Amino acid sequence: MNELKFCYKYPHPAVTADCVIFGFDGVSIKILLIQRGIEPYKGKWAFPGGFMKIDETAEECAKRELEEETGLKNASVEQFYTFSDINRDPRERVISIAHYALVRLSEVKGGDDAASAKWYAMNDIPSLAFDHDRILRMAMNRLKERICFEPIGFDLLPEIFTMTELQNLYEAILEVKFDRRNFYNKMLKLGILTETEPRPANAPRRMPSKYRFNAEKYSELKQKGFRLEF
Amino acid sequence: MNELKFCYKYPHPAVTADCVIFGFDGVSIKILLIQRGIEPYKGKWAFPGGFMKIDETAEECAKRELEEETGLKNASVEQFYTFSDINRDPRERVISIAHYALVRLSEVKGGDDAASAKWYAMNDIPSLAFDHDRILRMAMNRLKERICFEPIGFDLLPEIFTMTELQNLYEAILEVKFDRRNFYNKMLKLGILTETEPRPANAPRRMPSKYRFNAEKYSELKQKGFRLEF
DNA sequence: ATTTTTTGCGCAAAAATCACGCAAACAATT
DNA sequence: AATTGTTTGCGTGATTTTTGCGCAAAAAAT
Repeated sequence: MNELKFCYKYPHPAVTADCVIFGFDGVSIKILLIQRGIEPYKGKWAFPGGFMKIDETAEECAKRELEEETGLKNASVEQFYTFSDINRDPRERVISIAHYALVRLSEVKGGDDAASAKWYAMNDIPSLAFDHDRILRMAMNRLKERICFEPIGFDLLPEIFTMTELQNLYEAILEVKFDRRNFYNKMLKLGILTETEPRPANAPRRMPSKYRFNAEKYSELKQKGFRLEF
Repeated sequence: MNELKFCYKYPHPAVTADCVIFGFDGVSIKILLIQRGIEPYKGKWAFPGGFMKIDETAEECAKRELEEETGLKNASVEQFYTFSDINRDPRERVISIAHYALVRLSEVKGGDDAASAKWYAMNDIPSLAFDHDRILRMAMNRLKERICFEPIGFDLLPEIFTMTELQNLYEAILEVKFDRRNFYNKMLKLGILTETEPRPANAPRRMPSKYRFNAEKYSELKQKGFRLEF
């Protein structure tokens, strides 16, 4: 047992892929964490992730581990940084290729595989294993940068949403406040939203218009060389 | 000899750090390449870089290899992507943590260690080893993104430069043309440039004003939460 | 000697941004 | 039932920013 049968002329680090999964409940940004069942850091919370197999890419590894540990399938993960500090892991030298993904809370069915997977609000994150607090800070910064220039926010909302929900999301991520009317106009002027229905003329005013993200329009506009610049 | 003395329970990939080094000669963006002296890809051009030691971080490795192979010291390298395709390297599974840096051409003394290091203009890049053409494309994209929001361009120019030189740099990187007067005004209005001398009133007009990047002003402004948005 | 290029200064039209007002519909409270 | 506060859509005027171009002097090129 415990044979050491993979041998090299020079020392090799182990490589893991970890996933910072963002969600949004209408009020605050949430993070999907799993509780570690084994040492080291047993009982502590950490990002889904694990060791990369020798015949998979980092992205494939991230997706596989994510599904194994949380039941979340087909998330569109994106690499954002590789952490290579010497003593990240007490067991051996481990470098971690960190990814992030934005998912709809509704798509993550609790239970099943993910007995110990749990959503935490950004302002209520427990103590994390390894250097995962540093990874989280970096992921959050990347999210803030990214959402200003790519319409990734829509991945966090239901398919159909109101302008106020969209504004709440932007305000939660960027930690700022926008004027409601200006946000409304700015968003519509971008031309990447479609009103779900022309809204009946006699509808009560209080019932807000609903929109969906128009991916075709966006890729059109992008090709013509326009930038979001939020 | 050739003992395989580092053994693990599971297979481990090898890890390298590679460096895409950008320069600017006043007209076009240049890349520093080295010619490979050994197989695989012997004779082909590649980025400086090499295998990570077990007691150094990726960034340390990138800097060390850069100095060893090109003589370039103390470059401020920044990681931008980790390449993990299965068959990147015919020898064994190798993942590469790619970095980039911006340096002044004048700071790279040819010769010495770097017998086979050479600058190539962006539009005249030879066939590259491994997947380095893909790495180059990605680095260039990252540079384009980055220079719009961080004043990194100044690392490519001499300490003291004219507005026209700065404009040429931006145009070379972003592959666009700016109106000279608008560029001039926009840059000055940012408040991150210092005129080297108040410019004598009777100076000939044709002699352009010279500027330097004011790092203090920039970090001041940045703290107050302003963005470049070029 | 003539033409072309480069630099600095600056303005006016067009566009974008910003800070609000207002009324109707609804919910919660008294 | 009346009052109060909230949410939604529509709009508007003031300010700021962007953009496109003119001009003259000095230097370089022809």
